[in-house]
Amino acid sequence: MIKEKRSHHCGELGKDAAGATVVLCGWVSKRRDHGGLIFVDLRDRSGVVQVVVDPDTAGESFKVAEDIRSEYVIKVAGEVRLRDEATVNENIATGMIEVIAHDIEVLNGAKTPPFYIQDNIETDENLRLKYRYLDLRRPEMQRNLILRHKVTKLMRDFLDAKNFLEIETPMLTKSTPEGARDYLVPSRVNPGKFYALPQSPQIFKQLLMVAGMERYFQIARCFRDEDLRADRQPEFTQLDIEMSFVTVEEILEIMEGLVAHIFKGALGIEIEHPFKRLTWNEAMDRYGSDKPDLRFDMELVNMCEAVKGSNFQVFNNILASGGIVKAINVKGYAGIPRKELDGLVDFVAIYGAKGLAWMQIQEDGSVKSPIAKFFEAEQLENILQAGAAEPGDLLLFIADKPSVTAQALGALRIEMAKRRGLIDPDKLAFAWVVDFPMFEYDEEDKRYVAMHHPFTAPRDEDLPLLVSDPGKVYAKAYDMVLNGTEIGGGSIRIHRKEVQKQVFSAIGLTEEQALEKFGFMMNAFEYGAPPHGGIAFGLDRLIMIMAKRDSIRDVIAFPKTQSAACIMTQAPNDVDEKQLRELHIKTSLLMKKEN
RNA sequence: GGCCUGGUGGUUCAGUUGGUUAGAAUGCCGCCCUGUCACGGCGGAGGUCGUGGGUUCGAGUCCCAUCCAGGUCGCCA
Repeated sequence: MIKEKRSHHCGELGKDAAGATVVLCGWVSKRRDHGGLIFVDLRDRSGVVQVVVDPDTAGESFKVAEDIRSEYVIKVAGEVRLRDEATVNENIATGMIEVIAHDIEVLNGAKTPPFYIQDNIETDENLRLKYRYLDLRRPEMQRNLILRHKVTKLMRDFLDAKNFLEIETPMLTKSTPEGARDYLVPSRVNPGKFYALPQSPQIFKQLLMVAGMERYFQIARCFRDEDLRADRQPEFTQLDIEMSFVTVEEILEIMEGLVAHIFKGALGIEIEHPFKRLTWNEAMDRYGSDKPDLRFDMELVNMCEAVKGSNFQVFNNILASGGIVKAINVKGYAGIPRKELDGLVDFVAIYGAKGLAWMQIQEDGSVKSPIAKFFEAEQLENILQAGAAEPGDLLLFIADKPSVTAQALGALRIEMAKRRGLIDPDKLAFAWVVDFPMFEYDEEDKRYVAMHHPFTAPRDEDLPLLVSDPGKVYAKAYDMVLNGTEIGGGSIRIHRKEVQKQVFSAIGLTEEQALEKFGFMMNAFEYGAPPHGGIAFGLDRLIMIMAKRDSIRDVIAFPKTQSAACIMTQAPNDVDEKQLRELHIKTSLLMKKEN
């Protein structure tokens, strides 16, 4: 047994440690047994160091080293030695030194792990999640969680320095089925009643403003019972912020400072700000998205004028029925294979586009296109000019109702940029999208719904329209966008009861319903609610981008699968009937069993 | 809920128009090896082909159903 305490971490040993006596603890990353000499790569959170086990110096411990295997937990006492020039390993940070073992103690054995504990493994994610504690032992996963820690620390430091208070809000709260589905929690002491887990601390943070806290933040867990995606988990974390007596400008400015502070502190990257600002209308018009990826151009071009009056009935009919024709210019890709073009038709169909038209501009300037014959020479010229198309370019057209055109062509823009290698993975393109519409019309429910949430303040100049024409009202809402991902969103909130009532009414809530759901909030507005506004950042998404990962699962310690399950713990699971009885719950599955 | 991709030794994959004993790499186990760091050499073990049906003389391969994982559309105030 080694009596001395752990003295160093593996990865921190450098040249200056040469000659030092050290005690290390960690996991066996690799053992190379040469018969009379054994090398052990010892790994802890800080990194890896080579331990040399020589019978001359290790004595009895040589036998111990012969039996250790991958992922055994061991303690090593020994001496740090500079390596001979010939045996330096350039590939690891501690490669210029090694530890000559004097004593080795096995703290715990380990079964052979189901996958390699190293970076860049190609293993089924199912398996990684089942053995998440092993997956998290891999250096890249440790780096991701360390980065996450650093970022939240930087957030706290920055906000603390700006006089924000970190305040916790309840996890057991009130269900307000507007927006996403709630996770419900049955109440044992209130039979038949349920709490909801918060979709966000929205209402509480506003009440904290009424309470005079002035500046609040929280790194808050949020829950939404909706289908999952690569960037969506049923529980996720947001940096939630709210401030009193602020304008949109002030909020955007402080948040730019926050983001710059984080990138500088965690990655050493200087972020230029203020960020580019686009109105929602502009973003939709130029990029077909409210979260445009500005790392490349390929903007959407409105072709309505240029194609007007042609013999192409498809375009004419769409224009006549209120639709629009737009195009993107994929520079230098006139040579696209026919098969790929056909594939693009299927691609845009996913977004509801009924078709895709194209023009390949040949090197001699002529246009190769199935629809070219419907246009006069002059019209063709106008189209090419509108699209700034030169020989070698490819124009892709979508004609549909405005929403479908934007969505399909916006998605196509990103897809073509990926295929053409136009996206610089090292670039960070920040932007604000501002002036969102207040409402969007829900065709299914035949009513307006809040685009952001119903506590968002309308622009002052649009207040008169709130009752008469809600569809034309714009909001004091803003999203922070990074590389085509919405990483944060917020708004100035309503702080007057009358305006709040009008918004509830616009989204079809009766006065009774509004009172029942949000009465406590409207009451609060009557007791001196200050003007306020705020924002929430999706922490997982932000870290994902900073860590250059494609899925937020890689920056969450214990994420859930696409079916919202935890493979490791087997949650969600069946519960005892006794538990259900105590909660006054009878499931339909249980009732089936009884019948 | 829809569409797409995948599921074959521990792991990553290959597997022909359906046809002998389902292969490879790596890992694992044993023996040998004192300067390796993807150590090397020799030998060995290891497979309900996701699950359940069906077609067939015969199914990893074809059909149906179903489960799991991933991507995506809808959904996500």
